[in-house]
Amino acid sequence: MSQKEINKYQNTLNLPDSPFPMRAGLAKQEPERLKKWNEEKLYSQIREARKGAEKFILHDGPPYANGKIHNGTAMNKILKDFVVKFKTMSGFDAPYIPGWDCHGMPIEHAMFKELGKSKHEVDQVEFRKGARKYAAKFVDIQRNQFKRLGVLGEWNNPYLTMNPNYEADTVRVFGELYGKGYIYKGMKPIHWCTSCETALAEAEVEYDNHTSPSVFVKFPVLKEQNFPFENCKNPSVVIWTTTPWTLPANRAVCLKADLDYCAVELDGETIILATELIGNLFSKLEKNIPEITETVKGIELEGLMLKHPIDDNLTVPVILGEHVTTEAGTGCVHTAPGHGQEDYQVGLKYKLEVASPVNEKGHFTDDVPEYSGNFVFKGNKLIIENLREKGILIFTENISHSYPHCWRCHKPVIFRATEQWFINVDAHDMRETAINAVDKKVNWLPAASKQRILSMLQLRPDWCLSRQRLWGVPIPVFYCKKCGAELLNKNTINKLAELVEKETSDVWFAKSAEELLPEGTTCSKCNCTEFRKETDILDVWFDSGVSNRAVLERREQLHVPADLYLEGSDQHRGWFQVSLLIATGLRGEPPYKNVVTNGWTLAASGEKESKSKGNFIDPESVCNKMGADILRLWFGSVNYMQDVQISQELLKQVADSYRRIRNTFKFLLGNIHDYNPETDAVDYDDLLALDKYMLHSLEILRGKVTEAYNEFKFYRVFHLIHDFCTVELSARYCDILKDRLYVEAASGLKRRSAQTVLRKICVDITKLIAPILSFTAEEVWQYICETAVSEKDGTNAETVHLALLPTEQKNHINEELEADYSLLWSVRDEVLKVLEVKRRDGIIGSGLEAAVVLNTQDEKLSALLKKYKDALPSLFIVSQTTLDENADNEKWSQGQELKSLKIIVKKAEGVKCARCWNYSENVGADDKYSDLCSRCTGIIGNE
RNA sequence: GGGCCUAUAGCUCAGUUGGUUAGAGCGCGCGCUUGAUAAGCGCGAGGUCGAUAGUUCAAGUCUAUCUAGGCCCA
Repeated sequence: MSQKEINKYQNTLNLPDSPFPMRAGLAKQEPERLKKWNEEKLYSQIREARKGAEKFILHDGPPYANGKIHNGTAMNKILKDFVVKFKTMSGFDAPYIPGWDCHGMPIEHAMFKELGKSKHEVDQVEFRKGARKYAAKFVDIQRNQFKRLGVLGEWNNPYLTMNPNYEADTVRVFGELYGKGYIYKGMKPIHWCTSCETALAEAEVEYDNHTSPSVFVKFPVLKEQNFPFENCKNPSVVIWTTTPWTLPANRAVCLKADLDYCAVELDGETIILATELIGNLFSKLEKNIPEITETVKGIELEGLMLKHPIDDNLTVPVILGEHVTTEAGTGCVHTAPGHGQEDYQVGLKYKLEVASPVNEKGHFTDDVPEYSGNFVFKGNKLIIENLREKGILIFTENISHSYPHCWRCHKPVIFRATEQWFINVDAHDMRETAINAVDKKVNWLPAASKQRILSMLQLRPDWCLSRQRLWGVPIPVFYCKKCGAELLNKNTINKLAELVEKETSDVWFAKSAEELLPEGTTCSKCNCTEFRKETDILDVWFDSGVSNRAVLERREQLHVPADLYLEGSDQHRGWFQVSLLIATGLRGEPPYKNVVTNGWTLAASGEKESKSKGNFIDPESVCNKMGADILRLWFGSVNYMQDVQISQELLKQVADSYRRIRNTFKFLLGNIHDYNPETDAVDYDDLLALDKYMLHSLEILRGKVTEAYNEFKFYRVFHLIHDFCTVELSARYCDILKDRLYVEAASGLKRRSAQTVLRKICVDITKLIAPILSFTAEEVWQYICETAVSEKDGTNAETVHLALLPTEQKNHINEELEADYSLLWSVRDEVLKVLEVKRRDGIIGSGLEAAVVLNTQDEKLSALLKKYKDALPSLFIVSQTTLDENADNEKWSQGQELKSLKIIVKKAEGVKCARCWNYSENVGADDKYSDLCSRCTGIIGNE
């Protein structure tokens, strides 16, 4: 037979027909779709359509406006978009206002690099203008990148922390918290370059080798105290330091609670140090290690008072700290809160004085008269001499070690305490209120998040707000030029905030104090009328922490608390916490009801992505090569609450899954092209059993998918829908349905029954996947609407993103069908296995060449097979099925799982029908159609 | 060094209060189909559940330690 003859009945079949392309061409299609959405003002349309509906507010945490987006930022934005789109399609009014963090160091650095200048060589007002432009440029770049990902939001009116209104609110919040007594000025050590006379940020410090004097010093124990060691002679605690110049500022000696300390004899006196480190000291002294008779834990020495090594009028306590190690020294740490980070931290706990008798040039001040005017590194020598004279120096040598240096002048830097602004996290029970809210009023996902932020809140010190930088919101405090009194009140804040709203916070630096202050302002202490401005700016975390005021409270369409914050896990210390503290200070309530965190994107090795290792995936190039939907599907397929891995191979795999979903849509669309739900729908009661079962199955899917979305578990959504497409649809329903769809009369009940269900499946799955595959779902939606639009299934919505998700349909739940088909699928699996055996043996090729004989002694199974007797050939996609109750002489195959089932597969009886390809003994029964079976004759004859 | 998290087939995920031979899909191998065709169907091979020790009649599931990796601190 020629090819033509084989296909001579092809045009009597109802083959699938759809212009929906098999190949997506996403990289090309998506930008066109975006253009259309933009022209149609899709986001505004959604706002309009949901007006008056219940709100769902996801408040965007602002990414930093520097550089292009990476996978972390892309993932976070995409996850937020999943939520917003799901909530929107669930009927909520879910506005999404994206934000950007615009002030701060990284932009300053980039600017200095561009300008080739340093902090002291630029004019601040000019510099800030440049920084503002720089930030705006990257806001633009990132905005376009986010839009390209398919993220919908109010892109033409985002919130920027450098917007004049936002900056004015930042100033106002500072004023409000100051007025409520949360803000104070205190001392804190920071890196300080004595040559440049400036504070240095951590990023401005370089580590290099430096030679320092290493000294072991005795701190004599004061007499008449509870002392755990017996038989001591002039006992003293021994400390080790490489910065003798900080000894004048010593305010304690820090031990570790669970470390062993002992008292040993040295030159007729008793010294106390960590047992583990005795060898360290005695080897330097070139002495034998003495016998140890007594050992106590550090905790037993807590509170012991010691004599100060420099100032004879001072006594200092023994305290306990976790930072004490046995890597070097004596296990007894000289603690000068004004000259070290850890010293400062532990000092806060013990309320130690933050002494820092060193001026900006690094010279001792008059607070230490004996060294006054001397540079600290020169002071080292004088102090060592002094210690020797006092007889408390045990040992000294020079050592070379890694030491911080200024990045600009490359000179060694020091830690120096300076005046800084703080939020007192314990004022008005801020900490307790926040902790209580975290525990009782906020849902955390994953659950461990709660413990993580709680332990941070419990331990965190006061929040240092001030930075000695150029690009940020000024700390809006004035000082009386005469008496130095602070000036900040409602009037000064109001006037300043108004000016900032008009001219941005640059106004602080451009105008004089007199111009910024209300007319006639006088110092309340001394009546002076001249003031100077604070020069420090605010920590950028204060900026973003203010967003619950500057955005949530200010924008009419939003509200506080937000329903959801969704950020990376690093934000426990960052935005989650600063927002909480500020909101607690402002309102006594947390700014969010739910907090979800995402992990980090890593390379496939499980390690960090890095450009140098070449395992870096750029989201932009993924969009350009594979399409944003592939990236979206990837982030929708992994458990983002943990760290996730991304690579080209992994993306390739998700692209395979995408193709399966896409082809399923193509099949569905192709088979409903001639179906109109308004006129062709079959009533539920008249549907075929299999079709009813599929509605049941779809309803189960809908329930699970909705639940997964509500729990923010998008990877479950993906698996549910993908598996439904693969197993329920492609492998079973669609395959089985082909005979009915292609062969049966186009508008007959059997075909319309199938189409009624296929249409619903197509529409519902398109909606369910739309929050994730936003572009593809929209593409499918348009093709659905081309075949038919119906209010009944919501396809009258112009775009899928305006449609509502399918609602619960309890009447589709059918437990009887569920039970029947669950068993029927098992029977089918057994039959397919035997078919495969016959195929290997060359007995059959296509399944339609086979006839299946079934036998079972199991009553339940037997009843089921009889009940579905007529449907069995179509379920197995074979030509004939017979139930044989006593065919003992045949060679039965036993079911592997269904042991009670026996199966025989043999060559089908009769001849292959040229139209439907089923084998039948009645082919040619009608003289008019010698090559057709009676079913096909009947169908063709009626047309 | 500290706080928190993660670890089930090559990959992405399931594995109820500890209870038969650890599941699914993808990918892979082999075959079928050529009326979803740069598609579709079937069968099959893949796992000492990160390691070790323990609790228990019974551990992927509970406990401890370790290893690898991550976030935040120091």
